[in-house]
Amino acid sequence: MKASKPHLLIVEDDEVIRSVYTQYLTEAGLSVTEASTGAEARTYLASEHHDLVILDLGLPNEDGLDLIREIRKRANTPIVIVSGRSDPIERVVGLEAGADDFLVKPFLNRELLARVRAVLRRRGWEQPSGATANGVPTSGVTTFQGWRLDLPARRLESPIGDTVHVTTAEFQVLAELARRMPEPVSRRDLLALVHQREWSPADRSIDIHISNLRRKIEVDPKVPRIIIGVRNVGYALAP
Amino acid sequence: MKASKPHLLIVEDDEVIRSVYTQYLTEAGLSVTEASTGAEARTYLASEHHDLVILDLGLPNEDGLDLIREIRKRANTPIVIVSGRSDPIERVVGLEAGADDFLVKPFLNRELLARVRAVLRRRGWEQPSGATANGVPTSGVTTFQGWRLDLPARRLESPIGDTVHVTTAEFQVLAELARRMPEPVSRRDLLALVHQREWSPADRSIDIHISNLRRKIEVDPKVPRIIIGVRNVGYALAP
DNA sequence: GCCCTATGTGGCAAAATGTTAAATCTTGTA
DNA sequence: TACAAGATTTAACATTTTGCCACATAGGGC
Repeated sequence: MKASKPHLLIVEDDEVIRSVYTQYLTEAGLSVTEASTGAEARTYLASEHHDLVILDLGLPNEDGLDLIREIRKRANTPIVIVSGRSDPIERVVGLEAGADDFLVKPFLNRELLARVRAVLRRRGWEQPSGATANGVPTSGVTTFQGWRLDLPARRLESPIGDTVHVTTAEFQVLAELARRMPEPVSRRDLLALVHQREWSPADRSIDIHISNLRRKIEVDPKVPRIIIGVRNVGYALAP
Repeated sequence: MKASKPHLLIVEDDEVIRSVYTQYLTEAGLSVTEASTGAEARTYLASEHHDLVILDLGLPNEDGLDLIREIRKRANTPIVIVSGRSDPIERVVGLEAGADDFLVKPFLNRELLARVRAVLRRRGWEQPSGATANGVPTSGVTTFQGWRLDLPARRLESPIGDTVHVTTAEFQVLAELARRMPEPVSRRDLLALVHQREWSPADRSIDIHISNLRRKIEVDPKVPRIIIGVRNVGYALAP
């Protein structure tokens, strides 16, 4: 199963509110980065990956909608807006700008968590516990180009039904690429997944795993069509 | 981008409200099936595919949460709940049961539509506007002078059908020229696309890419007929 | 025609990526 | 503990892509 936690970016200028969110969500098993201004948020957005962004629309000296568009321009990161104003039109505008959900303050921490989880669920994150009592692991299997990646069973199945053996590291790399498909994933993120270690520009181990994976799943490893290298960024799974 | 319309199932016992939803969403370009009871909903769920279900929690003789779990058991169809009660706990329970969003009546039709679209967007349905992922427009195939530029596949095809290999930077330059055809595009704009770096008048890298592109696609690179240089402005693609 | 600027292009050098092979580490087992 | 098999990392080298310099050519104003 997935080893690491979903990583959130919280953009909220009020320090008290921000720390309340952070504490509650951290206790719920999520990892959090905090930003208090639009500028700070941009710095984090440029330097690390986030599985979801919680954004306060009422930042001082900042148009929250612009920030949404910037996030969408870079990647398809899910966004949950929180706002102090209860104007329905503002909600429509926020959602149409690309947000995934919109909460009006005040709200229960539980509702924030429930809505964040609902969005993450759609992005391939397992429900932490209990709630998926209906036992159908539809969210545990991803497919790409006819291949089936069975997360719970840790199995990779080819388009013709054969089970292809992959090592642990290879599987984790592939699973992360699949989860974020079609966005590219940085070598740094991929390495952090397979081994708790810092990444240096000279570290080629991810490239080796990619190379080995390609030999196993690409029709012609010389012309990769499934695992695409993105220069200066990392690797992506073609949709 | 998918071709046909998203198909919705609306489960709502109040006939007036139901027809209001149906009319509004149909006019917005969605196709709709209506169900007034849980039993009717089950029939439709068993016999046709839905891209999203709008479910009223307050059905008579029916526990809406059970219906949610049944839907989740069959498939991973997105669910948007609407409810007359404004109890926050009910929202949390609904979302944790597997719903993707939760609206409390009364609400604007526009907000329902915006939330439905936000969920569909996550499921891969394109918004009307030309969203971009990775800086390259995700929609469509452009053609110029017999050449085919396949944006999603990142492929360039010659008039006789051969695939011509182009590098990432070359492809992005060509894609932008194609998008703005036949208007000329400045070097500054083009450079901003391939690499977020400032442009100085001495920067010739765009010229190099143009030169390399011409060698690949022009009949006679000495007399360019496809990529036209516009003095003091930039480059344009001939229509 | 002359001069200044803009553009076209060949030729490296630097940086990033793909790949092979050897070294190192892990894990299961006797 | 020692061994063997497999997994992972390191090292080294090949290849691709990109940036930049230098020089040639062309345009336009005087």
